[in-house]
Amino acid sequence: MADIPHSSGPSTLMDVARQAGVSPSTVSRILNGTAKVSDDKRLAVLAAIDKMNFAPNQMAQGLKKGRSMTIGIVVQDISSPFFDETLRGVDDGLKGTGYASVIVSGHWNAEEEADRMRLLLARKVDGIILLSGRMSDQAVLGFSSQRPIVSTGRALQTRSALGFKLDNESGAYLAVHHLIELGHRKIAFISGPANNIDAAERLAGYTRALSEAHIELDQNLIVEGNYHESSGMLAMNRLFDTHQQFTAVFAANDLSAYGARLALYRKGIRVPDDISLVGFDDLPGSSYTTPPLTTIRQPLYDIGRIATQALLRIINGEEARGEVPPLELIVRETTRRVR
Amino acid sequence: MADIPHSSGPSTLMDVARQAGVSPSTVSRILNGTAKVSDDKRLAVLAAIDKMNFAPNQMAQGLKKGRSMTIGIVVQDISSPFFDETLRGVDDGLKGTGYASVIVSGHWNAEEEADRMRLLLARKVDGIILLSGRMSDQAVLGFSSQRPIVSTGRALQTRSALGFKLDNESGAYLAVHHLIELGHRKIAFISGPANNIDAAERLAGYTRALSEAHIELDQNLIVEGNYHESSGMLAMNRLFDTHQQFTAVFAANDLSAYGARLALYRKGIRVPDDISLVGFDDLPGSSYTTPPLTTIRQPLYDIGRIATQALLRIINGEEARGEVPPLELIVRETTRRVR
DNA sequence: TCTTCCGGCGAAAAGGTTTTCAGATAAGAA
DNA sequence: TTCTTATCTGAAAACCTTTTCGCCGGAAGA
Repeated sequence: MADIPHSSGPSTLMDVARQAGVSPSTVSRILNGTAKVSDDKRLAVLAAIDKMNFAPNQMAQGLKKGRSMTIGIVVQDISSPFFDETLRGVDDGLKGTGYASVIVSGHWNAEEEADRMRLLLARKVDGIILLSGRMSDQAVLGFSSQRPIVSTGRALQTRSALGFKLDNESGAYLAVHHLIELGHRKIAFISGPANNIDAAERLAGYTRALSEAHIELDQNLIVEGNYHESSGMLAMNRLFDTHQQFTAVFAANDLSAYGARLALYRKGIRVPDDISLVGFDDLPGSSYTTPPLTTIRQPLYDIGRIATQALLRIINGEEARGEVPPLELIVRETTRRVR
Repeated sequence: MADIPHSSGPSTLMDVARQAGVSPSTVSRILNGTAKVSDDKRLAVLAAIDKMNFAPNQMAQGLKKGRSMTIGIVVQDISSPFFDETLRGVDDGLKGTGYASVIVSGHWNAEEEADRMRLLLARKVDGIILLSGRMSDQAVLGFSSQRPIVSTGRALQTRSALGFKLDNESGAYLAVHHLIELGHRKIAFISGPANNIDAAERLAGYTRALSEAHIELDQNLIVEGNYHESSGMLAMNRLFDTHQQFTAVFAANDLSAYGARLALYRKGIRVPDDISLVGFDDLPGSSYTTPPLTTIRQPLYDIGRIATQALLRIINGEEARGEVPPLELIVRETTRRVR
């Protein structure tokens, strides 16, 4: 049998078959364990595969099997620690499954988001994980007729769509309740963007905690941010400029808490001695701020992992389910009893 | 012409052809602009595409064209701000090109890295961007015979492989020189992992700056870290435990500077009043630490964008080239003149 | 010894595109 | 009118697998 020069491009299954003196079918069977093959042929094929270091062409496999072994992830901002932590969970959830992921960003824009979804669908991803989408539930359901979708931040449950919803309201309640227990009664709130549903829920938690403690809601203590560091800083400065009195600040996410912290530092106000500060998210960096930030822990990593596992289950025709751990108050060093 | 029920699965180019009463070839030609087609057929086809909202199956296209319109990115840690910033650059570089990216993580492990590369290759990515790889240049060159590779952190230049190398040595020099100019002479160094080439180069920059200023190198002031926050904190504590005297600290990356900062805070040592601190990277968060961190700016975003553009150029058969902006000292508020 | 059955294996079709090749039609030249 | 030539279009092959179908030979049963 003549040696085939394996120098011209990557080798194909046909090449292997020829080299081993068997039919392509047999090679395929060995690769996939689809049927019994005699030992001598198996050995010959294995040797050929090794010699030519053949790896099956995934595009051809995908085309034939109707499975791309790829899932799509829609994030909103690829370089935000918020999404990264979740992506890490996804990555771990995918480990050992043979699946890879294509990550695209919707940039907090429903239009662009839908566009990216279509792009993923054209790529024949086997399923999609949508993180903090801005699309309507309707739209998601529409897409889910093509491929299964798992989304965070919505309550959904159909055969091919599943949503995980965190209880933002009680998370915020937890945060504010903690401050109240420490004796704070003048508590400022740096909110998220008004058009954001999570933000609205966190505001609701804030007001509930106050009203339960019979503290009157002071609209002047609420200032809108946009979840970024800079807006936390701006919000803080607005509070000072309008001469508000308060002993604690609750920021709707950790990033804006960071910004608020900096504004405080600039004014020479000590945290937590003069003012207490609570965030929301518990980003990886929040245990290393100065001082470490008291915050509400979102199980970001778990969300990623659980969403992935749920999606894989749906893809495999099993029932869509999955439960994420609840939000949790993490007390670090930015809060203390009011004096 | 009978209406084709477009309810059974996604529609194919064949379906469109049938619906429009033309051959598949014609549809393909219209889609790709490969040849002139009469206006009436074009209109009919366009209408059919619209009606069935057809999108070409990318796996079939890829199989046929030998181009997957996908590039692979190998990072080391998907949830590190260091890589995220670069990924954002990649994302922007890919924008509007029709390319998507599959991101995999090597977890700082040459073995796993090579494994991921093979995985990407089996997926027929059209090229690979390797960020901070641990693999030998040899190995990279080997892989580059299959697909073009652009890598950071190495000096490479072949027809199908390109490396970008930042001048870590002079970056570190800049940092230490800055401290020396401020009058510091006892400067501690929290290094990166010893087996890391970047880390070694930064150490070299540190020693050069000292020797130029005729400051004797004190091995006790150098303590090894691993680029993580925790190691910065540990390193700092080691320095205290062994009763070292110093007025400034240079951390080999921002993350370990954060850790060092926290250790300082715990000891009640003020930054920069008592001790100055310089980092390396300029992560997005570094302008919002307390106080904002003086650091060496790596053009992370630009690296991502430029690497992407270079890769695309190689893929298109053009010459491999690209230049990244130099490292730069960013003076913020963690350094001050020694008193 | 003759059926029956089964395990192992190859031939060929299929999956959805692109592309080559050649056919058909129309337009232009002689 | 007839022969070129240029244009547009369809048929079919190709990309690389997987999978169905059926063939062949040997083992088991009668």
